[in-house]
Amino acid sequence: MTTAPYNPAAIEHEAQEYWDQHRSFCVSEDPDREKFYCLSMFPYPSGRLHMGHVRNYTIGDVVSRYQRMLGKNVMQPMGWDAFGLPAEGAALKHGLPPAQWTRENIAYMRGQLQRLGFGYDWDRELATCDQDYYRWEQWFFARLLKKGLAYKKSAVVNWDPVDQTVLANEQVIDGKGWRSGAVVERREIPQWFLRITDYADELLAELDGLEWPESVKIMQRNWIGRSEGVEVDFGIAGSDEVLRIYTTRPDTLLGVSYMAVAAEHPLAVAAAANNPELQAFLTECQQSAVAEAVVETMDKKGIALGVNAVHPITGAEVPVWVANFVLMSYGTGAVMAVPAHDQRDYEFARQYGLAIKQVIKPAAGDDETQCDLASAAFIEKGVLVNSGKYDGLSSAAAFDAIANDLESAGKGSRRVNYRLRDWLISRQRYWGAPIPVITTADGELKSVSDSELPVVLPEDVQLDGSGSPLNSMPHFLETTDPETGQPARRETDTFDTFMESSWYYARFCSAGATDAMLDERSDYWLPVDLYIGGIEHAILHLLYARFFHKLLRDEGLVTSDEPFKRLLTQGMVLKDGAKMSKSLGNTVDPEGLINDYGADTVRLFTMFAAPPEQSLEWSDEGVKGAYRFLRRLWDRVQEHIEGGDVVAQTLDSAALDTRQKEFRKLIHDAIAKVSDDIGRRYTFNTAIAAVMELVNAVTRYQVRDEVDRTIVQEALDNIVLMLAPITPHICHSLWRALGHEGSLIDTSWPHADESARVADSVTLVVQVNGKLRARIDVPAGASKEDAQQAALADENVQRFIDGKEIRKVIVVPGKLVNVVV
RNA sequence: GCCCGGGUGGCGGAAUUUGGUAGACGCAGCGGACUUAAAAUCCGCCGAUAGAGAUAUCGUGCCGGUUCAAGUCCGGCCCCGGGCACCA
Repeated sequence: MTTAPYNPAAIEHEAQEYWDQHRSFCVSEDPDREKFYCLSMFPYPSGRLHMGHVRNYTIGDVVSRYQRMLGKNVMQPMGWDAFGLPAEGAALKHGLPPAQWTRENIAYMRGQLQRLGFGYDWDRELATCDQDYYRWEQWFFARLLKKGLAYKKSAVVNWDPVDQTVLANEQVIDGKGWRSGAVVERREIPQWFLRITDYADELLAELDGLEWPESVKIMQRNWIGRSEGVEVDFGIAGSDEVLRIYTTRPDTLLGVSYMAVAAEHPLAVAAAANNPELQAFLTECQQSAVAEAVVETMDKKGIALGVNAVHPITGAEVPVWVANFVLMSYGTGAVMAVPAHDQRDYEFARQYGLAIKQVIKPAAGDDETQCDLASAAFIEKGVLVNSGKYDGLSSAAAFDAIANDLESAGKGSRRVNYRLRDWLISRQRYWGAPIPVITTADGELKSVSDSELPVVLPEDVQLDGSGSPLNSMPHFLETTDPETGQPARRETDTFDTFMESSWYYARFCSAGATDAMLDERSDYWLPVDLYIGGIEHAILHLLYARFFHKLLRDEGLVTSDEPFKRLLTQGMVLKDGAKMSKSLGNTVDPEGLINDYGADTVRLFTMFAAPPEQSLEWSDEGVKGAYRFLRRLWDRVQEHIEGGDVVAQTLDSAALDTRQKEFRKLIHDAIAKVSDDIGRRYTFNTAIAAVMELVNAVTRYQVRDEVDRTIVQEALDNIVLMLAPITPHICHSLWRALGHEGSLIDTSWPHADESARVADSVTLVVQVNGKLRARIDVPAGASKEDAQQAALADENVQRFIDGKEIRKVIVVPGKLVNVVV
């Protein structure tokens, strides 16, 4: 038995050694036990863990260990999102190949995770830059290509002429490349896409069944952006061509006073052929920035094409304009303009002196003052006017009437449109998974056959900062077409790294499978029961992964529809009110804290400082407080065991005195609360607060006899069990110290003894006119009448009701009495 | 502009489910015990105002409402954080 002071370094090492030797976290499929797959978003191996990682992974570990104590078969894996841009930057800076830099970082960060004591099944570890991983992504891509779900087409992208690569929108700052500083060009380059839009409806519909934060679901709904409208064919005067537009407001069709098309629209391009002024305008539009925030503030500009469109219903002619606000990539790249009922059309019409014709008025009963076309468009729905036979119809009725008429006249059809675009998955980057395609001598694209996979990314490279080195590596580039034996050339683009992170959760389940991407083991574990990660992935990663899961399902590789049943998005870690970041210089290094206080203190503080979904304000003093608490707990246990072994005895609850019963009630109330907080609410901060209260109660409790010692033992045993998921190392040690033979990791979560929670008497709050005036103790089962009587008898209550008429008395049994006078 | 969150002590935060004791727990601070001293530890105080105290009045961003009772529900505003951003 030890009386040593709390020494985190020693006990943490010992506990980790124990779990390691007993392979405590290595799991396999067991159909007889309920499974629980707990996953935290895997990290990019940037070099060192930051506090955001610690928070994320502690949450996952707490839930995993708790679920394990409930008897579930818990799988918690860890891996590395290892491809990506930063490795190329670091490689340039340090003169190391990206592969080497990445693998060294992985080794270091793995050690950091291990020191934090996370219960990962390291046998399942994977890095996305491993051939064994990305070969299956290549294999799967070939299936998608065959199905037409992957395709190549030209797309306008941000091109950095110095770095010779495509840039993501986020990498373009003030129109310049983030690294080269060169003015970014808009270039049309052939790119690879996945047809995520084919799944738009399903991605939207299945959000409803997910146990995700409502805010994330809303963000995804908005991103997918489904709208119901009508495609309408306008005629072109003096031609038999048509101008097809998309509108969500066919009820305003009779208010059209001009048309607007995108700069890339064929009609604009044709009209510009012999019109230099128009040509100049189109060029200007095409060169203007793609950055979104700029677009909003941009002036609405346009120029008339000198072409008229013919209205499908009235036959009237309206001018066609090209306008810089019309997007070629949405709808048909052309819109009908109804200035009276669309604010953007209104502003454009005002600027260029185009007609504004009202066709909607506020419905009867609505506020008519909101419709003032002298100052703004009236964009609400209402009742049709100036629309011939449609006059008097509501907007909704007119939608149907006009859509029906257009359909039967062959001049339009109902159509659903999405804001969502197909996913551009190719990058002109070196450090990524090669896209497994070859181009044959006669220009045909062929996917690399399964037997030739993987297409291995050469790792022994020195980067010089000018584009992908793959372009200058003949042994990579040059290949032969296996069908013809003719020379062929490899695709040098690599996959967007979001591809790898879209299916890693599934591969963890089939870890090590050598002859399949996924095997039947994945069906046992999937879907992920709880997925934990940052809110910044609310759209991209979480939408791509959902999409990929459906692709896997449709290929027969998984049977579920959705990958992540429940999602917990953890908040940011802040210091001095700002997000911790290198650029602000306000970071806290987890490793230093582990050295100073131990992993348990770091884990405890991050769980205690705030509920997981909220941002967490870092406090060095708070960390010390967490450390003090653990030391206090350690001391309580030492004091207790110095009193010698507790003679095992069953407590005869009838023989306990009031003080003992009240203390036992505290123990079992705490168990009930902590179980609910960790298991259902995920409010670890309040769970810890409840345990702290119980420790304080142990401190105050005077031990007078062996019965008291038995109760204190019960309290300490339960405190250790309840803290085990959060601070597993100290608990591992204390569990032994408290005299238990087995190891804590294999011990079950405690059950609250309901009989111990029944109180003999309860304290009622007494209010007079809703104001607190007294507290009274009444027997637990007291009737309403008795409670009322006792309340009215109270001295202070008497003062407030004296001389007044009692109008009503409300009694909430076990809680309060309110006297209304 | 549109869509989400959120405003509670000096600070982080609690008050869950179904409206029922506002400020749990911790940090910081103050006072005391122990100590030659410091650290550590232990005990006490800790929203504002008045009072020696018991206690009273006010108090959860602002204004109004519902209710015996509102941090919690309803209506209107203000401020902060995040997301989307010409989507026809």
